Amino acid sequence: MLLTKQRSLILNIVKNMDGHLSADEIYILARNSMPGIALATVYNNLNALYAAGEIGKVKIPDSADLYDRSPILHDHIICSKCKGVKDVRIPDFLGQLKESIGEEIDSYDLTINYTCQKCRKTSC
Amino acid sequence: MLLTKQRSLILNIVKNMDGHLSADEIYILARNSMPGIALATVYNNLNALYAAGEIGKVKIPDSADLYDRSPILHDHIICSKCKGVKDVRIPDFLGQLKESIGEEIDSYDLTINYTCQKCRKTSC
DNA sequence: TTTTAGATTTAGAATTATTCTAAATCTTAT
DNA sequence: ATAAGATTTAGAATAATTCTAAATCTAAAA
Repeated sequence: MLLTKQRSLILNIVKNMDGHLSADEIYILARNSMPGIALATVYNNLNALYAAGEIGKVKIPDSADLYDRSPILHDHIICSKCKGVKDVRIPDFLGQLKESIGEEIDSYDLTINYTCQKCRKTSC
Repeated sequence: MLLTKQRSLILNIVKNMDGHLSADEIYILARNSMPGIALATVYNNLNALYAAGEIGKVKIPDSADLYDRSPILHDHIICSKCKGVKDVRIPDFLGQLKESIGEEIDSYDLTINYTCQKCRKTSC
């Protein structure tokens, strides 16, 4: 995998962002440093970096995928009102799944819907 | 909620299908009995029946939603090769989630990726 | 240093699932 | 019979992502 200037810019953005951003949001940030960059390049590189295990990716039902600075397996809770995403770690979740299903599991996609503290109080 | 002939046809198809079908597949079946039915009507009714708790819906990442004859909460494993979906029941999964996260959870979306027995043998 | 093969980038078109729109039609209760 | 509201229809619109093909870049070989 070549480390082009587009790719290293995108890696840099993802590694330094806090929270979780979509390809489109990363594209907007990338254009600040490199105005001519194409959206397709952002997608290409996010895919390549994810495939190479450099970054994480979160599938949000009915919404754009989000990218995560950490490639380490963990889970996500998303607020149904404000759509804010938080990382959560469920101890040995994969082990629990395998045990209760009795099949060898490759991977899983999980998003947990809740209402965050702020939204519960202020009704956003 | 009115029970129109379109709606009862669609309910009937879903309740009698085995396995899981997409809106488009249900549309094709519906046209056998009612050739003029619109795809939008199939979507409208699947949404209405799901909202009314009559049927289930499964979100498949990067693919069309599937509908499920049962509205009762359960989980799904999907074969990465043949894309076949099977129901699984993980005992008190919601309880486990709540406990390990320490938040009140509204709902969750989970799909588990595996390779089914057939595909493991025959490489499909 | 030139060549070359392969990887990457770009712009824009294409794809796919689903929702939206607005007009027509149907239902149910009056 | 009528009116209000729900549903249906066809087709346009939307949104996220991938695809295409040509141009450009990179790294390594000659």
